[in-house]
Amino acid sequence: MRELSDELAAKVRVGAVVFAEHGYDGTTIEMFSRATAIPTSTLYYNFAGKQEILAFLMQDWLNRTSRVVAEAIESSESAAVRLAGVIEAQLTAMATDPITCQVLLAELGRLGRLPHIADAVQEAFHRPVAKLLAEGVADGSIADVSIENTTAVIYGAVTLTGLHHVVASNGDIPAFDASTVGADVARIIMNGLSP
Amino acid sequence: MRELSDELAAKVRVGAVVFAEHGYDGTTIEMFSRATAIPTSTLYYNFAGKQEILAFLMQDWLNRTSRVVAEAIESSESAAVRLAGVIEAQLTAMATDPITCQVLLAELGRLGRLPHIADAVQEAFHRPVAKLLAEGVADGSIADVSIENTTAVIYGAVTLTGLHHVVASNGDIPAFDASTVGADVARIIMNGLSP
Amino acid sequence: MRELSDELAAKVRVGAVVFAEHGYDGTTIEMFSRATAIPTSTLYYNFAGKQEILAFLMQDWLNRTSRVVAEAIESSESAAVRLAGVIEAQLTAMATDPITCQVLLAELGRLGRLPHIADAVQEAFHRPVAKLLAEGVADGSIADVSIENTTAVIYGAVTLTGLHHVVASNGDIPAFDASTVGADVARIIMNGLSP
Amino acid sequence: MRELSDELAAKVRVGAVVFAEHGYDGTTIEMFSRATAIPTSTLYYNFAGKQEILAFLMQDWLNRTSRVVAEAIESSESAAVRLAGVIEAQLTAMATDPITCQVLLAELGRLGRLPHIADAVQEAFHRPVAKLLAEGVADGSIADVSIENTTAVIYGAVTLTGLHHVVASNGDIPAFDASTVGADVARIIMNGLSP
DNA sequence: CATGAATGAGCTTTCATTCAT
DNA sequence: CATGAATGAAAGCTCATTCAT
Repeated sequence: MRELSDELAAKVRVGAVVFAEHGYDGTTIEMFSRATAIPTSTLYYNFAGKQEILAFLMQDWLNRTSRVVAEAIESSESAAVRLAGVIEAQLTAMATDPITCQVLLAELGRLGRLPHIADAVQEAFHRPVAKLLAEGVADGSIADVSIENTTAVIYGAVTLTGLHHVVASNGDIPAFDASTVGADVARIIMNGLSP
Repeated sequence: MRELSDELAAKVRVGAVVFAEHGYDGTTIEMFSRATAIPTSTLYYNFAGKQEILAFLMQDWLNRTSRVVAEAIESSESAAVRLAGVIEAQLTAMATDPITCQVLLAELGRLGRLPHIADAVQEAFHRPVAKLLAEGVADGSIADVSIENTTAVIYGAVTLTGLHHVVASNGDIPAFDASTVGADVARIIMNGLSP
Repeated sequence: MRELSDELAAKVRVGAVVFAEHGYDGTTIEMFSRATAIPTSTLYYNFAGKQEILAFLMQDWLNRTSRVVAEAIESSESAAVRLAGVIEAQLTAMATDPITCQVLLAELGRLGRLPHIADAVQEAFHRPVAKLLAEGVADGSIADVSIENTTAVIYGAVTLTGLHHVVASNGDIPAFDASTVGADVARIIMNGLSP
Repeated sequence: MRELSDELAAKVRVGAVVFAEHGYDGTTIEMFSRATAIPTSTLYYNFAGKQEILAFLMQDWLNRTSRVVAEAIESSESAAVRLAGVIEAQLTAMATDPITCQVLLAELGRLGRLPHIADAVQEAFHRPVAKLLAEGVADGSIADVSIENTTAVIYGAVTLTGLHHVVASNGDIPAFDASTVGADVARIIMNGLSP
């Protein structure tokens, strides 16, 4: 993959919506070409293939998300408080770029097979949470739980709640109010449903 | 779609693994035909198209799941206790037929567009939970929360934790111990992570 | 081809309209089966194949037409007068069963390769005219012309004029008034367009 | 349909013979591809489908025919004389490109449903004749006849006589002597068969 | 550097026909 | 006899990708 000019990168990003609407396999290069006004051959001049276009779009978003999440993790608060921050940061990233995150979740199976994407997902979603859980157990702000299951629970809770709101939104950006939803999710995760 | 003979239905069910391994679009009818030993033309005689084969497989599993979940919901326990039962029932269904549930989650985007499948998903996953949440608020066993977000949180927590274990398992059946995992998930959902 | 029961023959004749609407290749056995309420396997029990069904329909009509034309030829009038009668008889056959004649003309290429159909067409259209032309030259009622070209001219004039009216008619039976049209055609053929 | 390069157009024209030999439905794209040495995908890159290939071939011939016929109509002779010229021009077009005209007549049913082809047929065959008939009635060189039936009669006489000779010829080009046949047809049309 | 034109490899789907019951 | 169920053999069409200009 060549280094993209800013202009081209911007045009390519417009194409995410095509993947969102038709799915990866349902999207033809020709469709993508029409939607972005980039000739197919120019796409192939800049990307190694269709999959790499998708990967670029996802990497792009995951990197941004990782950065925001990393910030949220770096305060001096208790791990529990920072976990709530991470959850909100992840939801904010989803609300801000709903199309890309929708594609990401729809194509997780395929993308998970690309090591650098799988890694970026870990970096943005799993590792920060796992790290905080360990720290929380240490600083006493979080109960002693199975890190494996808890990470999965939080990942599922955050992403599917986010996705639910993304799908419900009608193309608005941000797709939903991340602080409200984030607070709800964090409250359930931290306090549970018991009265 | 024609009424399938039991023999044919059994053969078709074998094909789920092909969808699991290659994804819907990556699966060719020819592949499916080879894996099930059903000639492609016989498949087309019985199903309206490739999509309908997938739909049959999913419907089949969702109906079974719904039934089990419906049982779990019908005790005289408090809503909170029954919610834990529902979670475990859903995870049991996943552990018991890991292949189908993997396909279902991978193709949710596509399947969600088929009304009868979308409905079956609602019936197996969302409605029972939403019902219990409402009852729990009424009987005082569950805190007063946003039904919408909470349903999404539980759906995400259950399915992605289940999926995590399904993917990790190596084709074993059951793919994981649903009662242990279910207990973990239910504990987090009910009590949260606070110590 | 088995001897058809009258009931079956009647049902089969109903199917001509399917060939008329979709053409031979565009008509599937399944379509024909639905239109006639004869199961496909019963069709194959009675006919050697799709082509034979078409052939039956055409033969059926051509035989009827031949008989009528043969009658028209057998008077004691001059050849010229009898030629006009033949033309009208042919047009009457077309007007009376417009659907079948439409199919016949549309599929002439294919049907011409079946010897018994080619022969039946000769019998109904070409031979009577050629015979009258020869007799007309002999009895002095017709000018001395090239039999080959004249037969072709009359065949074309009659069938395409008939077809024109058949297509224009909207399923009425008779599709057009054969005596008026026949008189017009015969007048041109006999007297030409010179004033 | 894309604008064809001259080279490609020439190659495509070679394929007409395949349609002539097997009929439209009997011709597979694969066959056509082999006969023309154009890969099927290149055919689909340039044409929207099989039907459009046929349409191109026919349009091509009809336009040439129209031009020649239009010339024949534009003299200062009487309408009757010009009518004979039109008939000969049409037969010349048939004799010169017997393959295409054979396909055209064999597939008239199908082609008649494509408006631009139906129109081109009108332009090459019907309208010039109808125009001359009207003028002939006006200038006194033609008897007062039904334009509708007479047009159909002439159309049938010309095309089926031409087709008769085309089929009889064995691939010679020209397929027959248009001036002799044309004279015969025109004589019958103008003077009739009365002695 | 960018692109219009071209294509190899395949895929879903169709359908005439068969045959056990 | 009549037929529901099954299938072998193909066909039309698509699409990611390449490359000469």
